[in-house]
Amino acid sequence: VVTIADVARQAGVSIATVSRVLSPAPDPHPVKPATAERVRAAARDLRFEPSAIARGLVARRTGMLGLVVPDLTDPHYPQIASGVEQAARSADLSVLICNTLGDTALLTDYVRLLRARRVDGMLLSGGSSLTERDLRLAAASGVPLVLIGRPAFDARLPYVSIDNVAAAHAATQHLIDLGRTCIAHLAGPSSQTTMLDRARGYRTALRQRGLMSPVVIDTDGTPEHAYDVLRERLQGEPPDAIFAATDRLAVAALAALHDARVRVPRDVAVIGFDDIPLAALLRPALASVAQPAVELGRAAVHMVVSVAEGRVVEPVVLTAVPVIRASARP
Amino acid sequence: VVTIADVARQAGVSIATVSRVLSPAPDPHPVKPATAERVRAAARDLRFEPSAIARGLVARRTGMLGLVVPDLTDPHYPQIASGVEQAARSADLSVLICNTLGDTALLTDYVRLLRARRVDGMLLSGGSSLTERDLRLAAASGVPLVLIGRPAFDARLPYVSIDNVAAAHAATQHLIDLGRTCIAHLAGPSSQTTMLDRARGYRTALRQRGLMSPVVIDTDGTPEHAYDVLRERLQGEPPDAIFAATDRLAVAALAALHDARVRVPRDVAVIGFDDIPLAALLRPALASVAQPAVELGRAAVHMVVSVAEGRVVEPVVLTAVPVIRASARP
DNA sequence: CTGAAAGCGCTTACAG
DNA sequence: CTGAAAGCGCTTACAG
Repeated sequence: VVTIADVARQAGVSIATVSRVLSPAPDPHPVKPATAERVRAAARDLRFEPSAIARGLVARRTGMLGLVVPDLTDPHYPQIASGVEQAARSADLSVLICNTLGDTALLTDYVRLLRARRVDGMLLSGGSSLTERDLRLAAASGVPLVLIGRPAFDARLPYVSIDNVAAAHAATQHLIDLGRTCIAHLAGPSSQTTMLDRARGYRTALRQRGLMSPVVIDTDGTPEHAYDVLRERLQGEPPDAIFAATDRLAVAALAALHDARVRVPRDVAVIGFDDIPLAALLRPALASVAQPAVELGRAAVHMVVSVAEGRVVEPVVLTAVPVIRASARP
Repeated sequence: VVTIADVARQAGVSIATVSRVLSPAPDPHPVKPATAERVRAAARDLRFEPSAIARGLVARRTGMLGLVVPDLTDPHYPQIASGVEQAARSADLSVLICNTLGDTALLTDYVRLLRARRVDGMLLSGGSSLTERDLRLAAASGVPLVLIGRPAFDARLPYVSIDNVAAAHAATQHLIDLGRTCIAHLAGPSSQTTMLDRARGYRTALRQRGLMSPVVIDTDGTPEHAYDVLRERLQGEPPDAIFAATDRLAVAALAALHDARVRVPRDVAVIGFDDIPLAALLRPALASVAQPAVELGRAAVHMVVSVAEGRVVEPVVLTAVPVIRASARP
């Protein structure tokens, strides 16, 4: 590959001059226009592309961010990743993707890796399923860290999240407003704060109403498990509404209800969470709480950049709103 | 951050010795065990992590791969990304993700970026929607390049793909075997070879049968458009089977059929392509052609590494098989 | 077995 | 305005 020395030679100048012409320094160093033009011509000629890694070495910043996701095939994370990627691009940052597959050992490896690669920051999504030890380890790496989704512990880590309690409350409230009297919550694993928050919002909404007692159906978060649990449950008296903690669970619920010959929304209204791209295409179309994925990504990127610059940042909490579709209409 | 010099100082040796102890050279340089131990202790003490970027500078390889995807929120690409990431990790490579959103200008930017970052290779997925010019541009960057999915042109670029023609043929054949006599193809945009290949497999299967004439329903690839087109179509006499070029189109088809009060699979059998994670959870469960995403990723990574090492590689074509579920059962 | 030195490809004071 | 030189953090011949 062609280096700055090649360009310097061809333009008949020193490498310092080449650097000055080609590098957009904040305080632009004066260069004679004619010289600059010669340099630019040579660079163009040689198809010279300055090495970002050599630059990174001297600048002590790489312009790279590490994004840790548990599972890219869970439709929620591509939404996040998409938002992060978009925000990163407009901030001239690149995103290194790390798929932990829920494996703590992999997380450890990735944290080490990102540290070795000297990324400017680390974005940890799905962090609510991690143990406190995992989070401490990630934080102890010294790499600027921002969590996407509320942390499980008060680890004093900056995070960006939606208000899961409020959003779950709103979703449940909608079912109440529909006149439903037995509203169940299809819950995700209680090891995740996100899921606990959603369950809490659900409970709070019911309590304020004072009429019905909460019916929480626990799952491990996978649609398969949710389907089985729900099928079992539907042997008895079904609820007349279900608030699912994620759309994956909601889709499983729609399947279970369908297979049990229970009609949605007539017999049971259903609302999910995440508003995955396919939600609107399901039949009945799935009502769901939409997370502002792009906003989350943007906020996370800005925050981690701030942290990297040594500033103290406050957590950011965005609001998520229910999108009502056929599955939760009168 | 702590550097090799810090470790050397603390261990009372030169940085060369530290490097020899800590760097897994293929031809291990002899170091006195006691010295090595001192170095290791110092490194541990200081929590030293060698800079991958400094290493990269001297090794002239970064251990990074660029993965270009058109759209992460299309469920197909996370499957690919997942496979690539997994394969990359076992090869000790990191993946830089680039989301082009179907924008050629962004592609150009990303190619430049990946070149500047001196990635060891570039994986281009969704390339069948690119113009010949786009591909040439990417190839001309000089970065080792492998396409995921068959290229639109004979650009002599290595690629890994499934056999779309054969897979589409198999899917169509299944519908024929079901005894369906009017099988339509819900096609993706003809600007993508992938889509053309699937249409071709469909046509071939019908032709071999000799009975029915092909019915191709064109779409721009988005489920929204597919839904509209199909609703329109369903005003008239519906086909009795639909082979959709992607699962997103198939999901749109299920919705359109549902809304037109056409029953699946009784009146119309449906089979899609990609086997997205949610396919099995739809009702009726969506039959679909499953792509070996992990294998595709693995093959792509191995190939691009070979290319980077200067070897000539042959294209790899994997087979994809239909997974039959309720939507395409008798 | 160990170290001094050159070099990977850049940027940026420091002189001129 | 331009260049020689130091330095970013490593690895690796080259001497000893």
